[in-house]
Amino acid sequence: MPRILIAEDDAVIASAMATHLRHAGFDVEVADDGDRAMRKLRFERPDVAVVDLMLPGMDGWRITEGLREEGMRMPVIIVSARASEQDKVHALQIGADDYLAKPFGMAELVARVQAALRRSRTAVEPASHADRIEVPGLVVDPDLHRAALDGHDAGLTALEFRLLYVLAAEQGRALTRDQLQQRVWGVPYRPRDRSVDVCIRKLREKLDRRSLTHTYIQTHYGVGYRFDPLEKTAATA
Amino acid sequence: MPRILIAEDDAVIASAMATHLRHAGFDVEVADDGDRAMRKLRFERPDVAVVDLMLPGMDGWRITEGLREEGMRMPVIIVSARASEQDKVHALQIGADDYLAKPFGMAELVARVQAALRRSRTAVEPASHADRIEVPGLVVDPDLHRAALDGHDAGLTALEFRLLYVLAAEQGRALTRDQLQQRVWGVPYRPRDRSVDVCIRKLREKLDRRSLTHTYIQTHYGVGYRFDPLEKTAATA
DNA sequence: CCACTTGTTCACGAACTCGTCACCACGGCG
DNA sequence: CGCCGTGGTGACGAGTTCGTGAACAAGTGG
Repeated sequence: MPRILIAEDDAVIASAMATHLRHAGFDVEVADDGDRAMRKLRFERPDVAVVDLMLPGMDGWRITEGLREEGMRMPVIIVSARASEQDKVHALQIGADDYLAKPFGMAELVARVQAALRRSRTAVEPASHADRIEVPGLVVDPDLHRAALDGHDAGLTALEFRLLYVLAAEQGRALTRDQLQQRVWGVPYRPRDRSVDVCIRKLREKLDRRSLTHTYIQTHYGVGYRFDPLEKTAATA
Repeated sequence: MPRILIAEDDAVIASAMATHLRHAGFDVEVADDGDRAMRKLRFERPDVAVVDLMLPGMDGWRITEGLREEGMRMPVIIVSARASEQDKVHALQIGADDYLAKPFGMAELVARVQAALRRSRTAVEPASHADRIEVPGLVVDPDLHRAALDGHDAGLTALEFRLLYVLAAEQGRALTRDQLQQRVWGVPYRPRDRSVDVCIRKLREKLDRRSLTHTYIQTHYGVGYRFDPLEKTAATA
């Protein structure tokens, strides 16, 4: 069931959009200000974003730009009372995928959401998240929200699990602290913040230290962290 | 230069669209009836199709449906005098990517074409593995932030990696110290600064010295350095 | 109200990176 | 052959980044 985030502060319009989209078979969430919307976008990674331009907090322009700058590529559909060609052109140029001027029909909204989804669907198909991640000695199951080490629960907290999942989903690739903070905490990285490090340490205590055979989280000095299952050498204490 | 086919029978509108799209840097062709348009679409496979609904011969509906049935996935943007929600919804459902009701501004058309193109482009490249560099015995992967020598990690630092990547990206060409300092350190070269030399030396320790078969970094006396994989001769210690 | 869990912040030490310098080797040139 | 400028090498040290333990804050359930 594709997930959609609606960023819209007008409660009447928001609920109308939500209702129609749910009826069309989408899993819909609503955020009524820009900052909350941005947080949810970063954190939950919906399949489509429907964004009003005029929002309290971060406005629709900055949300769109921010998403693209942070490398998120989900379709963004702008809805707005502003109907000038200038606004449309600018929105499309900074990375929006579609622009609907109010008032618009709900059927059109649904059709445009479906069209946007169809496009991104054919795009991501090959690497569609196969959800469950299995490597020697470790199973990460986002469905059950559990990680099992050598067959039995590793006892991770919610935060630790998310961090592990984000890392494991990009197996082999080094992620910077900023990327991790964005995806796990949903907020930008502040210099000298050690939260990521501490959470990594907890993870290592529960995985690397407890596993007899493997070490999973590697440090890239000056870069960040990387998920990469390596066999422990005899030298390891 | 991306190619666009316009299917439009109104000569005035067609030439206006063509002019503006050409001005935006596209290679544009116009077909003034549906059958001709379909033939060109099949044969020339443009990157984007801009299609009027009302056309002599095959109409826009059937063109859109036909394209999708035949497995062609290029973006289709419908332009039409019909502005009813029903028409929009139907067009999007049968596979159109966007719908512009006449009259529309040329700037908006251009922006929507560009947006459609951007989408289909990012679709092909899942944003990774775009610029991996491979030469005999060495793989430089900017995505993973790692360089692998004969299959296993070379253990480069962040700076060393950047330097290697800049050099390797311009394979065979000699780069001056100034160019390297600019692109790796981001600051201009100061006379008698040996940073580049020292970093080069570290790279050679980790690549040339460790590889049994190749030497990668060559010196141009009085000029700078050059990335060029050469087989080691028997004479080399 | 307290015990307990979870997550953040802080401080300190260890590991590491990277620039500088001194010194040496080598190439180009008269 | 001898000079000078360029480039290679090893050592040192300042500054940064990381790992870790512990204190602190927030949330939960009894």
